[in-house]
Amino acid sequence: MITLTEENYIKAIYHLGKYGKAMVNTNAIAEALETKASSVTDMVKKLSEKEYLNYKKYQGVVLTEKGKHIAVNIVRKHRLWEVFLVEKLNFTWDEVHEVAEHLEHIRSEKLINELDAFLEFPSYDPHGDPIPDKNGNFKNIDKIALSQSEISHIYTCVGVKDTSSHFLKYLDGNKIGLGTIIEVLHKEPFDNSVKIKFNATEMVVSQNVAKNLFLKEV
Amino acid sequence: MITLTEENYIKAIYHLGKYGKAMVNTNAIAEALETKASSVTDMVKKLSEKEYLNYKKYQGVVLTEKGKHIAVNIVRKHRLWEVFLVEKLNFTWDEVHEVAEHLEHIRSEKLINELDAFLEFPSYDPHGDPIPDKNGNFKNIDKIALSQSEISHIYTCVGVKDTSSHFLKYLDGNKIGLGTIIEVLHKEPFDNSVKIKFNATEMVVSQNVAKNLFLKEV
DNA sequence: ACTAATATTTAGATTAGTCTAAATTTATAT
DNA sequence: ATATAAATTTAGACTAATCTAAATATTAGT
Repeated sequence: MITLTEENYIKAIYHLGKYGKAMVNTNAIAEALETKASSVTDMVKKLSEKEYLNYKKYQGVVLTEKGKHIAVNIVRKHRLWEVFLVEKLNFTWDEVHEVAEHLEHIRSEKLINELDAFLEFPSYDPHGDPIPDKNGNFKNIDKIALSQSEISHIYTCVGVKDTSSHFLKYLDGNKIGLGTIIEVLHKEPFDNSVKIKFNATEMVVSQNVAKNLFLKEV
Repeated sequence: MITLTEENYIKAIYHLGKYGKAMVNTNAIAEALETKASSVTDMVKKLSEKEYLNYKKYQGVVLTEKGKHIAVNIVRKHRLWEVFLVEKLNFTWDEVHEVAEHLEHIRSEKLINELDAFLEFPSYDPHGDPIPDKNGNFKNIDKIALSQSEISHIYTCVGVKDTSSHFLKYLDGNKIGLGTIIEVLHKEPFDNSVKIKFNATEMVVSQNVAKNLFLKEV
């Protein structure tokens, strides 16, 4: 049987590892869960033992399929409860998260599937994040590559296609990360490069980069 | 801050001490919570320390006003969630209890008061038990057991005494539920069984059933 | 390549809740 | 009234999750 704490670790690791980078490191998990790195080390050993993730000393962790399954299920529950709270119980978008953090751990297949039906099978939560269906499948229609963006529109960076460390280091080095707000200034037809602006910085990225960076319209 | 385990102890003590007996004894609590007497002793010391109850060695415990307040609040949450599960999510009588056991511990004033409003301030849960309002007040109608009914009178089914899934499934199977209109046709003095009629069906129920089904005169 | 800085792990302690087994108190039965 | 049974408490140990401080490994800068 999985404990509540284990669920929270798995969820945090899922969110941290969602886009790109192969391994999630100890400090990141500690920060996400507001705990200490040593506690994280203890827990990931246990989770590795239970085969929810693969752990390489000093390197980090990656969720196994088993671990990912747990994580997606929690995400599904969290987001469905958020829809319920906003649509039926008059919660505002900023009030839902804390309560949903607790509701997401209630374990009942019937409860969550009936709630899903009661809400008429929503595909997105109140923050616009996709809700996985009963089988764990996301409906991800609203993310586009930077190469498909439109000039002078504003986007949030939501992920990458290429997950190689080369590409990720490039993004890191240029201070582009998840959540970075990007405005598209110009698209050069000659070489398909794109000029963007973020955090008061302007830069030109190649077609290669533009094809591998996912955005969501804000 | 009160822990989940503490809440469960307080709730169990509340239910055990509800009718009459001044003090609730250790073994009864242990049985109710499926734990050992020694664990109960440890916990009641802690709860006494925190002033949720008064504890006299070898005698037993009584909830303080502070403890009772916690208990009533949990009962309120439990019963409101039960109404939600049955009315909105198609749960049957016997399925609600287990899930409500978990939902009752979610701590959010707004959540429970909005849920109350969403359900239109119900006074009774699906088993006919009264739901305390925001201020902890119960609305108690005078219900009688089928065994105390009078021949040829007509009643509405308003609740059950025995909430075991065995009994609830028996009722479900025979299409007897909250609100079912029942006419008492005959009471057999020999074995105290009762012949009733409802929805054009006639049937004889045992004394055991008759004692555990609550009715209200229409 | 080597040192300094940073990240991670280990060792040992702590807290909440639980348990078993032994000791103690209260209740019961002749 | 006193022995025995039943209920309760104590003592000591265990597990899960956490922490601090020290040790070790990795990364980055020169």
